[in-house]
Amino acid sequence: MSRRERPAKPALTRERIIAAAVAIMRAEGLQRVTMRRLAAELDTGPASLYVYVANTAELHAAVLDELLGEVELDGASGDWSDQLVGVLTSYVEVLTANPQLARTAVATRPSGPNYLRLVDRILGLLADGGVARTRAAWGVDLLLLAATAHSAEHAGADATADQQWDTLGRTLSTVDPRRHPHIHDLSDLLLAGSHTDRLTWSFRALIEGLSRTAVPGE
Amino acid sequence: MSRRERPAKPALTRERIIAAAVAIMRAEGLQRVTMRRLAAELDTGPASLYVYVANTAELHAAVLDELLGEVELDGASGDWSDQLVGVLTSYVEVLTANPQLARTAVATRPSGPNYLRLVDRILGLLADGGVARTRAAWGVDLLLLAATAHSAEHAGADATADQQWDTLGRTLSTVDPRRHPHIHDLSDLLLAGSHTDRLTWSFRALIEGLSRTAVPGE
DNA sequence: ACCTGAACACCGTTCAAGT
DNA sequence: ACCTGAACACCGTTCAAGT
Repeated sequence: MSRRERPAKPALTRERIIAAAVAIMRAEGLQRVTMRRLAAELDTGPASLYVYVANTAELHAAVLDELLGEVELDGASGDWSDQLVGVLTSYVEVLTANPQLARTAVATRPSGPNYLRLVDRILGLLADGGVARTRAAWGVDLLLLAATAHSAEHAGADATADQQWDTLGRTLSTVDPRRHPHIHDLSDLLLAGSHTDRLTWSFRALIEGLSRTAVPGE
Repeated sequence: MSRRERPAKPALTRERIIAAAVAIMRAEGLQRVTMRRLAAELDTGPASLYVYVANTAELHAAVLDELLGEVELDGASGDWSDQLVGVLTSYVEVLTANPQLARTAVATRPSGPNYLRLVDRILGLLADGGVARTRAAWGVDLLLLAATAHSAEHAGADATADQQWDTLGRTLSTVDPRRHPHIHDLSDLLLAGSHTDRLTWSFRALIEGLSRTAVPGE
């Protein structure tokens, strides 16, 4: 009787754990993806999770890779550099949709399947553009680093982020011209422009720079 | 009598709180700089700190700005771009000495006095190099973003970081050539080179790119 | 205004014991 | 091998009450 009315809990698997983690992240944010919260969701105790997941950092890394599956690798048209900007922009969009995730992306060095897929695509586009192999190899790191950091900074139209931006804006525009002459001089430009424009510009500048800059011993 | 033998506790001030926080960070790492640990150090209860500090994030931001005072702004010789690389390298050195601090630097948007001093110096060097005002204004953000992210990634000769690097190395060199042809093709180059060489190359590429890339509406 | 004790609502991780 | 309960050693933040 109880066999039908309360069916056996499905077995714990790494897959099920990570799926539950992703669900919690989407519903409540990464800060709620804790061992204890997750265990409660899976109707077990936190200790049980340690059979499948080494620690919280590894769990978050797995969630991150899962999300990276959403990055659009072939969405943009145009030449190789337009397409590259498109891929990077998609990456940033995926990350900024989940502020805290972007922050763990900076701390963690991902190596999951979706991350590899992304790296391979970027390398392919750099090859299309005729970027020297050595420059491309180092450049992919720099591009992803910058994209990730951008996401982490703009992470969130959340309240704290906006507030910090405002604070910085006020600080910059009222800066002592004697102590900080250059900031004073450029105060109107420092925070100018939309997110999107600045992001695109950053990517263009990075691509330009990494194409032209020789790697030592090249 | 007891007035001399057990002197009154010095009054709580923001300055004293932050000094204690820096001391704990140097001795035990930022992860120990918690409200409770700090309160214990100052011989009071955690609630008392909230008179001077809004929350843990603000506390960590204050610690960060304090550390930025150690960045060497005039250490390097050479032309403006060599000096700029020098400033950025010094910034990275300060941050990587305290792994977790670099990670909070990505999350937080600093606006303390030492941060302003750093921004002003970088803007000055870009002006020396004749970089267009608009490009310099956006470029300083990009440079600091990349430098911070680099620090956060290489944050630590700590065990986890090294392990992640090794994992990534193994993953990259054994990648399926059919699924990830470009990674396979470049696997020997992707992780090649020393930290320092890669960091310097990144800064050179960034400087090159931001000097040459027009800001929209420029 | 500043400081405090106490409480609320949580954490990660380990480990001996069970199945 | 997998799962669990219970424990250890912590967290941030709030709030009523005191000085």
